[in-house]
Amino acid sequence: MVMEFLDERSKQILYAVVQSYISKPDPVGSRFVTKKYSFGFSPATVRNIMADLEDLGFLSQPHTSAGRVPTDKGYRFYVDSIMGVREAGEFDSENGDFVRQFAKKIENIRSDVNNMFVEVTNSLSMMSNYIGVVTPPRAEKTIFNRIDFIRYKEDKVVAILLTEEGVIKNKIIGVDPGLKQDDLNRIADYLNTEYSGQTIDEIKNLLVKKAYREKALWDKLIARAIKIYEQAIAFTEDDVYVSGLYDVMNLPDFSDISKIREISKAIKDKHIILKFLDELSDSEGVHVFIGNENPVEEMKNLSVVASTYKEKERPMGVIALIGPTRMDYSKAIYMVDTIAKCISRTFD
Amino acid sequence: MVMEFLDERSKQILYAVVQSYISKPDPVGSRFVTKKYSFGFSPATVRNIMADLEDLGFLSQPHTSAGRVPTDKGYRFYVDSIMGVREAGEFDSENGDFVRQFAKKIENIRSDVNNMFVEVTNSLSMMSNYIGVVTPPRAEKTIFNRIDFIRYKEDKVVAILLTEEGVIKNKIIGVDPGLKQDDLNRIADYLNTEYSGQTIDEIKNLLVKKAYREKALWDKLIARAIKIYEQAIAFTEDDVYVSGLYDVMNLPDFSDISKIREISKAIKDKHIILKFLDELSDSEGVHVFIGNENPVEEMKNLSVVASTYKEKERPMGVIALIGPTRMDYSKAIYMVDTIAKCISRTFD
DNA sequence: TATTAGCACTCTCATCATGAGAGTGCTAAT
DNA sequence: ATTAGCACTCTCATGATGAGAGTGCTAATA
Repeated sequence: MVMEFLDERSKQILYAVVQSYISKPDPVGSRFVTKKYSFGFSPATVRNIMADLEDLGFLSQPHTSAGRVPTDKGYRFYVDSIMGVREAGEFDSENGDFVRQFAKKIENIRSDVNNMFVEVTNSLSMMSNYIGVVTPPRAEKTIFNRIDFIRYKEDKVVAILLTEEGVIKNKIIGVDPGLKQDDLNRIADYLNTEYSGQTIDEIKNLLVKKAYREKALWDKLIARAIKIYEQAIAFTEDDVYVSGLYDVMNLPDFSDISKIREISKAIKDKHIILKFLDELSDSEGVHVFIGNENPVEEMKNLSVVASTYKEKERPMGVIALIGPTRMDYSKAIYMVDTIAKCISRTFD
Repeated sequence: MVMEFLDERSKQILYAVVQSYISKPDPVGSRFVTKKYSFGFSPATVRNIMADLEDLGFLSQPHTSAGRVPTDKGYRFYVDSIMGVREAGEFDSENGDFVRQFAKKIENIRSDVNNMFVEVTNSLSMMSNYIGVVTPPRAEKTIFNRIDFIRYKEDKVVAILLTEEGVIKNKIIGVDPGLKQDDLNRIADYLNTEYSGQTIDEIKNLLVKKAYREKALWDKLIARAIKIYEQAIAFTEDDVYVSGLYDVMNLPDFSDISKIREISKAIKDKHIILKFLDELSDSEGVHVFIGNENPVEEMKNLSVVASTYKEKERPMGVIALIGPTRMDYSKAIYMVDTIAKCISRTFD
């Protein structure tokens, strides 16, 4: 962000190297740059500039007589200060009418939110050739629509929680066998009429507060409601949708077995990804983590481009792409951003 | 099954080769066999026998001066006629009190069936180092416990289907906006009182039959019930639980990148696996598919060991292990079999 | 003074030859 | 019927060689 101190020429060269390396992961040499991008310089001049860029830490050499390769810092500068984000028109001409197609697709499966996320994740990875990740709306942040309890066997009840977004959660909870279906209905009615429209988390707080404030009114109903509600919303799951490991294996970056192991390990424990992405879900806009900038140890050799999608201005979840540091950032940012907005729109 | 014509010595040698190759994927030579397993033969004799086994198609040589490697046919004979299935005691001493541990584990999460399948799949792959696969009970075969409809937005209804096994399915379906909650309740009541205890599929047939037979009685309620029920049970999902790709990558068999691609491709399209395993779910016992015996093209280089689990004698779903043809069949069969029985037991 | 041509130098990579090692198949002896 | 002996084959690790690509430095140039 700060390092605006590169002169125009250096930027051009850095741009050329990054672009070239992104499109093909071979170290790029001075001669190649002069030929492919016809700036007015000779290879010798480019060599000098490259040497400077290397001193600054933007480029590095795999070995003495190889071309240059961007470093994480180089990508960072490229992303911040050189690269233009792709425009819709430009992108669509490469990819067909991408945005419209996509919008249509999710419109069709809008009604089944789960399924929608699966589809989005698949589309993401297929269109980008990177790994697509989508986190569904965090339960706590979604808006309560209604809850229902259905008796199931003697001492068990199925709690069905509906959110305004159309996410359906269900869970079998154990209850006092004395609790009749009538009681359950009363508890459900109580919750549904009093609290519809609040977020799941708010309701929890309100319930607890109410219990304290109105100790006098404290009756069995509310006590039971709190207890059962807390059980019902304690969804254990850390569900994240991840897709595209197979596609990513076809990238030359992962032609090495150890690289594949690495990336598999990174996405194996979904709760690690979830935790990482969850922290983003409070902030807006597109986030880019390049290689070692990445907070997750397992991803120090990968890059992540992520954006939050929202419902009525409140961030709900995250959609992201994971790929090699040699990522087409421009495209990735465009895709993640566009799709996030697309999803936000369907939620409104 | 048929080829019982090998003499004892040949069997011993084949056994030795397979065992040795399973424990370490190096072609096994005549000298090695005589040293490791002290039968009374000299290497030369073993060589002769091996040559015979090769003529019969049980062994093959990677190249002239290498040792022998079992063929698919060799494994098949080994599995059918030579190998003993591991005994509980024997296995447990290697793996701690495996069965008991496992039984305990699934008992704990019994109430949440989905979660249980996730856990089972993970345990399978972790304990075996192969890929664990579990198919949940096929919706059509499960026993209907009850269905409920909850109004959601103007023209949408959430159908909640409970099965006797504790599987909960939900789906948002579109309905005639004129349908009141009262109507929905009546439909639900009708289905719940009339059809509880039948399988999902049977109910569908019964409903249709009823509609035909009692044309006179044909009323709006039944018509609606059929329509809405059919929508509700049309669960699109092909959900299969798969786990262990990462673990399997540490096997020497998959040290080659193309092998990994292959296996990834095989398990990428879950509906392929599902379709394949589904066909097994009508039959009982443990099934073993070795390499090219495999009906799925993508798995011609892999082996599959599968068994069905049952509820009250009716096969419900399949649990399986996918690994290299050089699989520890004895262990795999034992594991799959035991776990399937374990699950069957908890369902009763 | 900034750029560039020229050139020696470095490093990789593919190719080839070499030889040790492992294992075989065959023949002749037991 | 089995086995010892031996020539033979194939792989694999090692090292040498040379082409190719790209650099850094120096001296010439605009």
